[in-house]
Amino acid sequence: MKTIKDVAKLAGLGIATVSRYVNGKDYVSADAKKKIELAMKQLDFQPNAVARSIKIKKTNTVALVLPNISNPFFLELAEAVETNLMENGYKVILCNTHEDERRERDYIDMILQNRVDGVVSATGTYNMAQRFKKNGVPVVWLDRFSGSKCNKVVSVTTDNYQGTVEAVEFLIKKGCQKLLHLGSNLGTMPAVVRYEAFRNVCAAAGIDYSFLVYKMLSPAEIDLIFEQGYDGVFAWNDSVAIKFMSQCLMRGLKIPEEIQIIGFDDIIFARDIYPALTTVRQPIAQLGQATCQILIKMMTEGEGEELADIVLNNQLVIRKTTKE
Amino acid sequence: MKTIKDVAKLAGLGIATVSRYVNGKDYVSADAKKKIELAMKQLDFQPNAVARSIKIKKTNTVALVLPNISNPFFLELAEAVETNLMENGYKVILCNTHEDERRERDYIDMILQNRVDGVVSATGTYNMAQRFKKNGVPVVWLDRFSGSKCNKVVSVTTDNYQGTVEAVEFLIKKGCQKLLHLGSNLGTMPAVVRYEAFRNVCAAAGIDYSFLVYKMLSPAEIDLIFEQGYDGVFAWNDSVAIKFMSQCLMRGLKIPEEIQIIGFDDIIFARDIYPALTTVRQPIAQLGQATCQILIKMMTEGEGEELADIVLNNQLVIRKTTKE
DNA sequence: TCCTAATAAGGAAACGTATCCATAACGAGG
DNA sequence: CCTCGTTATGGATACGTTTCCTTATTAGGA
Repeated sequence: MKTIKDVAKLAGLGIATVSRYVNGKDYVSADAKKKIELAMKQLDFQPNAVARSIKIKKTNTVALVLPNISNPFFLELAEAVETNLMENGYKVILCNTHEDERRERDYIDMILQNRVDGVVSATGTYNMAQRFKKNGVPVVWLDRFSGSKCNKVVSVTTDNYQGTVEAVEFLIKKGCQKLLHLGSNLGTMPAVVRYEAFRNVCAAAGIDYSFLVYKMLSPAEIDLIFEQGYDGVFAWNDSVAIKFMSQCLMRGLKIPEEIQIIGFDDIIFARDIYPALTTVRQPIAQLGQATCQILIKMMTEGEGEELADIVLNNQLVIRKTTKE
Repeated sequence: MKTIKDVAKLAGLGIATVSRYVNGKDYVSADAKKKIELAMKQLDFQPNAVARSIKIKKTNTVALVLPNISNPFFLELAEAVETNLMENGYKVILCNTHEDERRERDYIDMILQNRVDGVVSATGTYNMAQRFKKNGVPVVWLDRFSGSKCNKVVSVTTDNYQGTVEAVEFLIKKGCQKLLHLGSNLGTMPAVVRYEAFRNVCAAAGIDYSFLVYKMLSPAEIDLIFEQGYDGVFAWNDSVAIKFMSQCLMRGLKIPEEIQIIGFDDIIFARDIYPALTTVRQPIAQLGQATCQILIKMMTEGEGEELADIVLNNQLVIRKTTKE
């Protein structure tokens, strides 16, 4: 591929002049401009971003690390973040840890070695946080981390407590007497908070409730659920809600007449399935935007130690898996 | 961040020796090894991949360009490709064109400027193909492109014709008399091929058939569909199939008794909804693997002009939206 | 004992760029 | 006529590596 030297030679000018033109700084005469433009077009010259990075000590790259993108929620988040960053001149390198520790370690090394300007992470290991901090890499934690709880970091999350409260209270208001929370293994912050909120609301209302980790259930155990006579289910995300709906319908249960269901996230399919899923919508676009805004500020204005901890509100989207 | 110079100084050795140790080439004495290891640990030294790239003229980076990742199929594909490449020491930078031309052009420049080692693209503009070829960047076209049809490129696709034939013939075998193809706007290769196959099978069987672009339909037009008395629908992807199922169920139509539906892709939700969707499964994992295998070969062994055009078979997965 | 090959280590050049600095032309103001 | 600020340009250095080449030490075979 052509270099700035080739352009300079063809244009009959010095390297420095071409460099100045490309970067739009300092003085370049109209005459020189024309010559350079011509030469560049002729050679299809693309300035080497790698060489540039090493000189200016800035890569215009951010690493986006996600636990797993097969979760539609993270996918949409990834999309929002990528779009936002791209529009601000950053490229994003994708790190999908599969929630695997070895992979995560590999990614951390890779990220450090590539002198990324910043990272957006939705999977908050303590180890990771430390290594980035030690090396002065700005990072904003997305969704999974609460700054207040875990050292000093900047994070943007969603108000999981509030969202869950709204959902569970809605179920109760609609007449549910016996509630089930289909949760995750409580390994992450949002999972814990949602469970806590669920418990508190149920307890406050004097409602009978249980908790189960859906994905660890055998078919026999799933059968057992239906013998308990739950009339309301709060699922910790839409995927689980959809799977569970399927089980209900298979058994001829009527939704929402006999059992009401609320999910979390509001992924695309929530409104496309039948019956359309009532769910707690996380404001993904704003989540992505806020994240990028802060990160860009951190990357450009140096580390203004203004530890932010942005929390956005969730919104209950009422559809057809709950009663009118 | 620390440099190789710092390590050399602390270890009391020369830069060259440290470099050799880091790269595991040439002779380094056991004694020197120990000193270097110690120094590296002490400084938390991470070799600067950017500087390295500029010297060895290899970035170990590939660009993954996708039309839109909100489509679950592309997402799963992205995941497969990313995992595969990461395990081979490549990092992937994500390019989501949103099917937008301006964005695509921006990405092309960015990709060229960053001296990517290769690109995997699922959105095949002719312009893009040309620019990459002109600059000698190896690219494998994924799913959207057929090498044989469009210049000389290497591509890995799925046998859309065969998959569609199986699906439509199955519908006919199960008694459908009047078929509808819910297609896309025919802007891409697979869409065209699937429509063609659909038409051919229907015509050969003497079956009544129609074609509609689902996402352009108004509610009134959707109502109209249900007055036509279709008893079989072949959707061009699972998302559309799921949306349409929802419409059927809303109107009290029984699936599969009154109307049978087959989708395409076999995304995760296909088996999680009710009734579980009969669909044509694209072998995503193999698609990803084949793609990476070829690309890596092209990137390492130079451009062995062995234009490959790999076509993988699709498989009809029979579930509950078609009759027993 | 001498020569050669293997082992070990470092100096210096190069990768492609940005930028500091020096140089030069030139018009204006004194 | 001298000085100064503005405009314009290019040479040289530096960024952090890899690698070529040179030099030194050691071991082994003749």
